Amino acid sequence: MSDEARDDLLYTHHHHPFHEGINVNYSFPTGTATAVSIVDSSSSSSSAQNLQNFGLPHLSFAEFLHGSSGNYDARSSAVFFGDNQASVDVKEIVGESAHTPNCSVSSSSTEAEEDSSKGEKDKQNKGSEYRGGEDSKKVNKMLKKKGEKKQREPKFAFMTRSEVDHLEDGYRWRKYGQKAVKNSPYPRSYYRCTTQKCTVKKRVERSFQDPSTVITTYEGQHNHHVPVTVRGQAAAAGLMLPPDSVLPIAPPHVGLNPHHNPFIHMGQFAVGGSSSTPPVASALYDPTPTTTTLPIHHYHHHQLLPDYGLLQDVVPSFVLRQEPHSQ
DNA sequence: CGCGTTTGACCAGCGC
DNA sequence: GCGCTGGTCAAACGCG
Repeated sequence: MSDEARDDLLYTHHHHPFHEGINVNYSFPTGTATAVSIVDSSSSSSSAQNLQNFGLPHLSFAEFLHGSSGNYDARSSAVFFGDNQASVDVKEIVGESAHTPNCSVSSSSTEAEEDSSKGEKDKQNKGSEYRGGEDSKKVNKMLKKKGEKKQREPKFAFMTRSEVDHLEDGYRWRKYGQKAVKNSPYPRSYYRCTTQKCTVKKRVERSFQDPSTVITTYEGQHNHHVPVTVRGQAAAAGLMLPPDSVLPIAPPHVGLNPHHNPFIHMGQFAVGGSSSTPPVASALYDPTPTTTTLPIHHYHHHQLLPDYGLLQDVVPSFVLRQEPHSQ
């Protein structure tokens, strides 16, 4: 599906992804988080189990994020952000690079792959440019053609209620583009991880249906630790955390793996402006009080954010079915 | 000076 | 083939 067609889907249909995924709602002091995990069907059973684990009442929100319940796969990790209102929708996309599903892939999934593969071409050809690499020029960009379809990077999208567009996640990002989005008054911003040889990208845009909501889509996996010692926001964010929280806590891999994110590890979520703007202390989410969890089947439509537009852009067809209501 | 942002231009893919 | 749209590039610029 073309981007346009995708947008048409986004904005004209009322497809509700929550009908197809497993939903987990979390209530915590400042709001509610709704997570939707969309996983490869070939591993659906284990992932379902993992999500079930997340639904256990004894798990804190941070633990939910941490995915510390044993067999939870790194690909199924989620990063949450929040502000004082802390309402987060999460949709996770597992790409074929991590797992090649046997099941049929919907058009939306296929197109998401094409989109990212297009980006991959640039990654390979141009990735070194802005980081001071050789002088590969525009011509080079043209060399890669359609035949070289690259594996799709894992995509991961979530929605956050926030006044700030660009949410701090501990990594350093360089903005490389901004585009007006069809049917939306709000532009979409494109960021790349500034770490050398890290190809992770993310897109950030504000929901036009709910301007208080920011939609963030990550693509790819970090191949490095959270740059906690670099100047800028990471270092500044580190100042807000207890000393031990800024230590790298896991090997580099997954860009969105909360294991690797000190903010998440601490259950804190920094919401900042641009990458050059230190996060605001008041925007931190304090997880310590009465973080509670709800059963996995228990979700409230009124808590859901109205716009799943961008999310659909990365929706694969291989999804888990929602747990049946038991009450 | 290094790094990040801005922004117009360019390209690919798609539908018509 | 043309137009539209999303995604990316890269020069110019800003900031600390």
